[in-house]
Amino acid sequence: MKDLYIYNSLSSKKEKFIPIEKDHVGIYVCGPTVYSNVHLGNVRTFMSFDMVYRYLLHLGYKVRYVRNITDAGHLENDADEGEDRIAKKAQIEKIEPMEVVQRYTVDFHNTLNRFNFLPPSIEPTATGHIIEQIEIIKQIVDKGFAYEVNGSVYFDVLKYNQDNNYGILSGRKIEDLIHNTRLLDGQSDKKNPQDFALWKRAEPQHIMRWPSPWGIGFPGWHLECTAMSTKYLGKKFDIHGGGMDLKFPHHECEIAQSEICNNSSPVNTWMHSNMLTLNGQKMAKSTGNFILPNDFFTGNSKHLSKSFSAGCVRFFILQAHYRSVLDFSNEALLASEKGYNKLMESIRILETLSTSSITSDFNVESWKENCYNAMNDDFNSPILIAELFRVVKFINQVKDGSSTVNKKDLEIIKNSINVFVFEILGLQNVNESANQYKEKLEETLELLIKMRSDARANKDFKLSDKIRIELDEIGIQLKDSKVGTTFKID
RNA sequence: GGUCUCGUGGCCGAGUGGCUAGGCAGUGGUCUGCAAAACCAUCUACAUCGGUUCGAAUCCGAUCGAGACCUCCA
Repeated sequence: MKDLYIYNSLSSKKEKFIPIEKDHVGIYVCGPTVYSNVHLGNVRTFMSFDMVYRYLLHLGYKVRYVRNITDAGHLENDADEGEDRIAKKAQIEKIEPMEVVQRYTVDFHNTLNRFNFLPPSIEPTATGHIIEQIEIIKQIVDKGFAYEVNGSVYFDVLKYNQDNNYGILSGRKIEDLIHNTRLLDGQSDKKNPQDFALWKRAEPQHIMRWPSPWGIGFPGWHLECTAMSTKYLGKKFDIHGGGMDLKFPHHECEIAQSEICNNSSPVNTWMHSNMLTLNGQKMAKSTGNFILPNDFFTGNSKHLSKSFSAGCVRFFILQAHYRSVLDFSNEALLASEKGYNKLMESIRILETLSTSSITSDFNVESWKENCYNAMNDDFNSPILIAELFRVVKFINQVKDGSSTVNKKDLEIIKNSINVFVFEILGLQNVNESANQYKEKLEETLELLIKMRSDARANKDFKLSDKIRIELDEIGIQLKDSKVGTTFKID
């Protein structure tokens, strides 16, 4: 088995992956803010890390995968103009903040289930870790890297930068940040615009609020990930993932908080999944440029010509490398769907293949190695899929009789398909195919009913009886009535 | 404006200093009662202009174009 190499955003290069604890991997991924339905762009990020998680498990690691739920809301604007996003939504809809959180958390889980995600080991919530967050703020204040103003606490970025590198992850220079920070509306309590909030004073109308040593307020948005990752994975853990758009400032701030609190950089390998674009622009709720997972299942969207299965969408996403921008279009999805169906069809054929040949026209071992090489090279799923299509071709050749495979190789192919297609890419979706078959069965029966009624109209009772009797024999009853024929499956 | 990334054939999308990515679409063939599928063969390519090199689409520079971040964001 070759080594796994992962692209580390911190060093900007692929590095050999060596876990801190032998055979164990700790991975933290920034989860969703549950103030609205997740869109396909969100799904892409989590899917990238679902694949990473699956592959690490396949390699035999004991993985603790922590993916949080941000339910405390983030600041919408900077400084005092900020408003908690969850709280805002709640006011609009006249319901409790936690009701919003609950609704969209359920939606999030339902969506990921539909796409055949593995659940993380721990899914902590920000509101469940207020105490831990307050403790971290205390430590940072005690060490002199945070200051309190009017019931809010800010991290002193300039002081931190004297002995540390604020910008180590994002490649930013503090001078550039100082010169290029935009002028903000309203008053700010911050000493410097680059400083970020650890704790915010809650205005009277602010619904989500907790007591703290600095008064009633709520935690700053970078803090929760530091609190939860430290609690469940330790001061230093293996992999931290998230969307590219979280690199700065969110992840940069996490590093700063941990450096002060724990005297060490929190993460060995930073992984960032790239954006999904629609019409060449990043998918985002705020701009209205997005497509919801449910739109695919119904097909009701101006962006779609028809409905698509979850498996097909998953396949479409994994056909691009997680670090590349992927542009969504109906045309691209249609192309993926055909490829996906071709792959699945050949897997069905594979199950029916029997062999008595002693030779194989396909180097199965080297193919399998290529598959592993692809995954070991920074989870290169597009290359893996390309390799899968090589074996698809071979399977079809064997079926046609133009190639042969021996028993041993056939078994290896079956096992490997199981591993790579279902286990690692996670393309299997049992419920989906069951539903699909149910639909097809209904449509087929409608067709038979139509043929029978045509036969009866033509007085071809021999044919119409044959259809009714033979369907009855396989457990499907036809029931004629004045309004038409229905069926019942026993 | 600053920082960074990217620009591949009709579409999507890998990879790379010299050797077929792959999928979809197209073309020719095999097969076929018809159709489809499948198989075989095949056409489209590396933004532009310079430079380095025996050789670059791959490295360097400039130009043009696109995007991300700098404010909540996956």
